[in-house]
Amino acid sequence: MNGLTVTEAAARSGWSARMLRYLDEHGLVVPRRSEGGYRLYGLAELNRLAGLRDLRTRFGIDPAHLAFARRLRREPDLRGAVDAWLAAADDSSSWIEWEQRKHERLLAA
Amino acid sequence: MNGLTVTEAAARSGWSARMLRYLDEHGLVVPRRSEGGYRLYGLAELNRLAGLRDLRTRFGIDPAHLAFARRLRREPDLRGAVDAWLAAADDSSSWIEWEQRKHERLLAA
DNA sequence: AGAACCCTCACACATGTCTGCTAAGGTTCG
DNA sequence: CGAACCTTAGCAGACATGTGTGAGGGTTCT
Repeated sequence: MNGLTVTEAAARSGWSARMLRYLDEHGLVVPRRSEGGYRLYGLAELNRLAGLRDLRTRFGIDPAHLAFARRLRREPDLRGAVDAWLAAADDSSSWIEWEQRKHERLLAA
Repeated sequence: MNGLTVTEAAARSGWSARMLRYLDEHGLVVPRRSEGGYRLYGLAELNRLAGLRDLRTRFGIDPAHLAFARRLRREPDLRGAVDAWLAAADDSSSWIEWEQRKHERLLAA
């Protein structure tokens, strides 16, 4: 079959076989398949799994976060909207903000 | 007091007063306070709330996602690590990947 | 002062994510 | 063929997030 089966990959990566299937389902680490449908993990996949572990232990990132980060990469509209929102949030002293403050006085219920 | 109270802001923004408090707690939309501690929403906050609604209806983004996107902006280490991981994932045809494939043959259980 | 509103705290429940385990059945390889 | 492993599907439980509701008590404005 040429490649590690799910349990072997689990042993080497430190994840459970269950999680490997979960990560596959969610498109985070997708191994190729044998004729009969067995998952076959190669070096690339093992590296990705190790990377995932690292992200989790160092930053507390779970799969769901990664999936979202991937959306940010792949959907420019999303990325733009999110970035704009956050930028407006952070620069509480931007000129736009300042302009707005001017109007707040006119808003007194 | 000069500004909208939580219920007024809720009415104009389409969120519930409960959610406005929740968003405040989580630092997503933080209004200033009156002497007595009342939340006071101005134009800037109303805009942020509208933006949030928009993000949700258009992209299905909840507050938790925004909080994570904010982390990505503010923590360069995290951003770098995540980006690297995703990049390795997407370019399944990069030369690094290609190099790795060479070794996979040597890995046959 | 008093009506109407706000505050925080807390309980509660729905939904989603992660993870393990089991069941029924197919694959691999000696 | 048969042992050992794999597949998908589903239940289950732990934890986080989102949202409503109520209690007890303070604030605002007339």
